[in-house]
Amino acid sequence: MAPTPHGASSTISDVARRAGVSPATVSRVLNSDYPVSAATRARVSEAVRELSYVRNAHARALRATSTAVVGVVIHDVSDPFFSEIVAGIQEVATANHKLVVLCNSPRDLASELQYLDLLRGQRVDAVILTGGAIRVPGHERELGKQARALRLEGSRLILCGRRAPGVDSILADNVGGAQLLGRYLIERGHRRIAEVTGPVGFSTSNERSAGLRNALREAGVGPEPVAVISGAFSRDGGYEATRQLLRGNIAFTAIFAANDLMAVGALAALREAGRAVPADVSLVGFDDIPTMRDVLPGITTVRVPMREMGRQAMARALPGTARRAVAQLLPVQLVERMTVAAVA
Amino acid sequence: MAPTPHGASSTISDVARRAGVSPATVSRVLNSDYPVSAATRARVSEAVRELSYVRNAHARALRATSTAVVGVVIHDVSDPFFSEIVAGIQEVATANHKLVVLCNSPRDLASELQYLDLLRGQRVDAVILTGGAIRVPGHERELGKQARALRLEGSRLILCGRRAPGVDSILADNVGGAQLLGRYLIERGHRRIAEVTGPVGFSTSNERSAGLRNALREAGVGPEPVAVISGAFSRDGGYEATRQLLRGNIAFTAIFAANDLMAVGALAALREAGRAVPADVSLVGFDDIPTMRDVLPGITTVRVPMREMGRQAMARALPGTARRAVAQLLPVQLVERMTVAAVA
DNA sequence: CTGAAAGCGCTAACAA
DNA sequence: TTGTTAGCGCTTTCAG
Repeated sequence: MAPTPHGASSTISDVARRAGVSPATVSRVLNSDYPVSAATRARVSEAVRELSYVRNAHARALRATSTAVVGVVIHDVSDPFFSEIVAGIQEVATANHKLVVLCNSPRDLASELQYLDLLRGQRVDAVILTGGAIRVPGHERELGKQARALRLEGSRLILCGRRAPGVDSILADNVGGAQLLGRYLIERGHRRIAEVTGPVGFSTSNERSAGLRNALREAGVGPEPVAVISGAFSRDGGYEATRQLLRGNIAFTAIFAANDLMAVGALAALREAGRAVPADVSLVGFDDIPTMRDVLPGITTVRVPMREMGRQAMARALPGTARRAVAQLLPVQLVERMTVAAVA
Repeated sequence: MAPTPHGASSTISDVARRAGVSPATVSRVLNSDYPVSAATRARVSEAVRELSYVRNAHARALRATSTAVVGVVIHDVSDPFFSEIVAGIQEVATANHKLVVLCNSPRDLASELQYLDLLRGQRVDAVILTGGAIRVPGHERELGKQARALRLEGSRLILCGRRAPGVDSILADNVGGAQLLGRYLIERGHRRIAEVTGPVGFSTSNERSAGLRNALREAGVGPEPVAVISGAFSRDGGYEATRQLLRGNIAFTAIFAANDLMAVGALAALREAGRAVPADVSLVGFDDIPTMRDVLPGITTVRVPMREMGRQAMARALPGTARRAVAQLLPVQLVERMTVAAVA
C-alpha cells in the first residue's frame, strides 16, 4: 500500500526495480518518444500506477532547458483589473501546457525585484510583470538589466501595463482613453473637473492624469483640474479621496476617477453626502471591469481590454514569439453610461 | 558585461571561480549560517552581484526537503469568491516566506487531479484545493489516496470549501447559512420560493439547497421550492437561469440564489423583465463578496468568511500544524440588506 | 530494444 | 576557515 518506505517520494529507480528494467527504460516510456517494446511499456506503466509515481519536476528541470512554467507578478489578486489580466494569461498558458506561478507584490518596487529573482531561480520560461509602477529612473534601468539577464538565460521578461526602455510590453492607451473622457466631459459643459487619482508617481496615475490634462488644454479650459486628490487604487481609496474632496469646499461639477474601483468608492461617498449623480455631480471611471455592468447608476468609463492584454502578454512569453522588444499599445473605447449629465 | 557566455545561467562554480574560492564556500556565504571570513564573504558577494547570480531553485529542491512553495487549485481567477480566498492564502504564505503556485481547473475533476500530480511533481510543501466539487464517490476516494501519497512524501493536502473523508478541510457553514436565509424569507411570509442553484451535483449547490429545504421543512411549507433552475456559478449563469424561470410561468414571491454572482444576474434579469425588487420579487444571495457593498438595491445575503478560510487553509499548510485530519467549520452570518420585503 | 554511466547545480559530510 | 567529494532524480549519449 505505502508507495515508499519512509516519507520519501518514489523515484524512477523504484519504478525500474519493480518493473524489472533499468531507470533509463522507465524514463523512455515516461517520455514516450522512443521505441520500447509494448510488453516492457505495460510493465512499467503498471509499476508507475502501483507506486503512484510522479516524475520529480526539479530533477527534470535540472537537465531540461524549459520548465514549462511562467511567473506572473501582480499587485492585488482581488482587484478585478488583475484578475482579468490573469484570466487572459491563464487562458493561453493552459492552451500551451504552461503552468502559471502567481506572485503578489503590493505595488512595491523592492518586493517586485525580489520576486523576479525568486522566479529566475525557478528557471521560469518567462516573467510577466503586470500593472503600473512608481516611476523611478533607477528602477527602469534595473528592469532593463533583469530583462537582459533573463534573455541570456533563455527566458524573457514581459511588461503588461507598463513600459521600460528595451523591454517587451503590452500597454493600454491610458493617455488616449483619459483624453477621450476629458473631452466627453468638456463637450457637455464641464469646466470645473476634480480629479480623484491613484497613488502619486505611479505610471498608471500619471498617464491617465496626463490624458485629462491634454483634453483640458486643447479645450482651453486651463491646464489643471480644479482639485486633485490621490488615494489607493481601490474602492476604499476612491471613497476616502472623495470624502476629502467634499470636505475641501471646492466647487466642481464632475469627478474624473483614475479607475472604476475608485469611481465606485466615489459614488458611495457622493451618495452619503447627498449629492445626486449625475444631477449634481457627473462621474467617470476607467477600465470597465466586469462588475461595472451591475452598479447603478451605470458609470461612464473607458474599456481597457484587460483579458486581451493578458492573452497577448502570455503569447509573447511563448518561445515562437522571439524577436526584439516592442511596446504594443492596445486601443481603448469609451463606454457611455449614465453618470454624466450636461451642465447648464 | 554578459553574465555567462552562451545562453546559460551562471552557476555556483562560475561565482566560485570569479571569487577565487570553492563552490562550497560560495554556498556557505549564500546560506549565511556558517563561519566564513569577512573578506571572503565580501569577494563572493561581489562576484554574485557582478554575475547577477541567483541560486537554481531546482538544484536546491533536489537536495532539500522543502521547496517553500504551496500549490493552490481554484476554479476561476476572476470569481471574487476565489480571489478572496487566494488573498487570504497569499497573506499568510507571504508572511511565512512561501511562494504560491496558482492553478485554474474549471470545476472539472479530471483536470484537478492532473494539477495535483503536476504539483506533486513540483514537490510543493502542500496543495490547497479550493471551492466545491461534483460529488462522485470515486473522486473522494481518489482524493483520500492523493492525500495519503502527499503525506508520505512529507507534503499535505488541504481542502478549502469542500470535504472528503480523511482529508484536512476548512469549510463554511453552507447548510446553516442557507437555512438562515430560508427562515428569513419564510418569516416574512414567503411560501412560493424559487431556487436558482449552481451546477447540478456540485457540493456547494447541494449544501445550500439542503439548507433551504431544511428551512422549508421545519416551517411546514413543504419540502421543495416551487421551482429549481440550475446555472453556472456566475453572473451570467444567474441571469440565464432567472430568464428561464421567468419564462416558466410559475408564480413565486422570492428567489433564493446559490451565490451572490448569480443573485446579481438574477437582479438584472428581473429588472429587464420589469419586476421590481423587492416590491414584486424578493431576492437573496450567498457569500457577501466585496462588490455587494456597491450593487443597488443592496442584496440580502449570508457572509462567508472567504479571506479567513484562505488564511486558515494556508495556516494548515505550514509545517508546525501537523496532526491528524480535521474538518473545521467556519460560521457564517446573515447580512440584511434591502432585497427582501414581507408578502401580504 | 535495453542497459551503464555521466552529469545537470547544489549542499552537506568529511578532511585539511 | 576553507576545500574535496559524493549524491539528490533525472535524461541522454554511447554500447551492446
